Amino acid sequence: MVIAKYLQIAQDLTDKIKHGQYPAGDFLPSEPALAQLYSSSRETIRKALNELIDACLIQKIKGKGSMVLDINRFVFPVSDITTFSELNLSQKMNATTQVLALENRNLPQAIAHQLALTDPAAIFVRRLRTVDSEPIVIDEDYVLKKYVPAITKEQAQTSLYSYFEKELNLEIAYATKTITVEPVDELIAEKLHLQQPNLAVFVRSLTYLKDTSFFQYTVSMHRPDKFKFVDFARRKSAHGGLVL
Amino acid sequence: MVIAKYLQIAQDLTDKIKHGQYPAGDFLPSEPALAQLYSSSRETIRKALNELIDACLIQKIKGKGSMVLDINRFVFPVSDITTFSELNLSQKMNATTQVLALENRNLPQAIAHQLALTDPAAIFVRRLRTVDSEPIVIDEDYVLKKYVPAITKEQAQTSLYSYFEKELNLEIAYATKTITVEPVDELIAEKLHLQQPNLAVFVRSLTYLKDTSFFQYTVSMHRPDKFKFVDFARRKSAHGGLVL
DNA sequence: AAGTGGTCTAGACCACAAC
DNA sequence: TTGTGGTCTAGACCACTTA
Repeated sequence: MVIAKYLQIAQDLTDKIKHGQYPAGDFLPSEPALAQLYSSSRETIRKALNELIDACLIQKIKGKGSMVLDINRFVFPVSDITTFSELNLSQKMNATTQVLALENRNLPQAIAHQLALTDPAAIFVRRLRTVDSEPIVIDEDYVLKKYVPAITKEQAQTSLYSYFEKELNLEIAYATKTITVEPVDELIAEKLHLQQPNLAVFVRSLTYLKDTSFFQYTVSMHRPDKFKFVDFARRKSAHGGLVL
Repeated sequence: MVIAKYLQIAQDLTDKIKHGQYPAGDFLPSEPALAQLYSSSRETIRKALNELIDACLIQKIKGKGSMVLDINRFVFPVSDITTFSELNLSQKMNATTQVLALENRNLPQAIAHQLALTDPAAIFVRRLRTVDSEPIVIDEDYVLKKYVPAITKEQAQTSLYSYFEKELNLEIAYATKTITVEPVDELIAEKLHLQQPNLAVFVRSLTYLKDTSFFQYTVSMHRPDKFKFVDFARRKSAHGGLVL
């Protein structure tokens, strides 16, 4: 078994939803019906449906069924960890990447200290992203040398993540992100063609691997007039749910 | 059975993690051990652990166990649908709410049209939120009269959501949010004490009930220097995972 | 009453990690 | 080899919705 059955079922249902076989507003077949259809147990079907719930494709209603949600509402999937190249693909934008810097540089002290890192040695990459020849965002990545000894300019130009995951077999598990609005220095302002007082939207990420070790720190500086973040949130039940 | 067993187990484990019984970096007891401890099946334990994963409290590592994550990294839980009052509680901020407007007003045409609503009648509430006597954010809510016939000033001053959920028994399921940076008019700028060219961070939300019916539209305008959004994201596997 | 999703069980086999 | 989490099954009972 290369890939789990419930994931295959989830993928198949996802495809059918995307191709309009199950239109928005309709209900999927019932769980027992799906179990028979896919020759599986109902619990396996339920695991597959949980994937669709996580992907915001369906909403379950007790006693009624699983309703297909309106896919058009979800244009910009960012609650996930998404990279510029992935977005480029899914949004079919006319985008380019220019590598402004690629060098050895330690993690910023504050970050290294907060994470209690023993070895702050990292590779620093600064990239300018443009869409339709308009500068949109500057990314600054610090990647720990412990995990990634070297990065070529070609890799930086395409997708760092596909290099990390496909070639180095690093398994990225989760990340924390913060979004703030802050002033930038003139060099950045010029690269981004900022006219207004030099405010940019800062997205800072700390990325971790599956074994929970810290791996990468990223700062993205977005042009405020081009920035858009779309999120999909499910409310945890107030009584029984978990409270952080 | 008032509340599901797996949720009780999840709550118990969560409490124990918060009280340091399972410190960050340690591993929880194995799934068979937990099953015996809680007199349940292993699948039920796994459902409980999935809750902890969703709450970013643990990370599982195959062949090793469930590692407790560092809770201090997750200060501001916003990937959830969180309201100002809830945040106020959890963050222990010294906050106040001033109701600037409370009246009948239809949903903005564009929204009503996009959602194909038959009845755009709504209650409009504009509120100014301050923390430590500094204006932070102005919220504008449109609540469909179909679901909420009336709102008192007292309810607007405390928490609309607790009124909706506890008194009206409305079950809120999910919401879409967008975050952008946009200019504001002078009235808003003045209320927020904006000095710079009048830019604010706009957070727009569409909120839906459990039966997937649209319920509420909210626009929050934040002072850029006071705005901070923190997100926690898990990466979907590239090969087997679902792609939006 | 019939059909739906929500929960729970007891057992099984697998892949991965550590010894 | 042993213990861990990952997956899957077949059946059961419950609560909710609709007729």
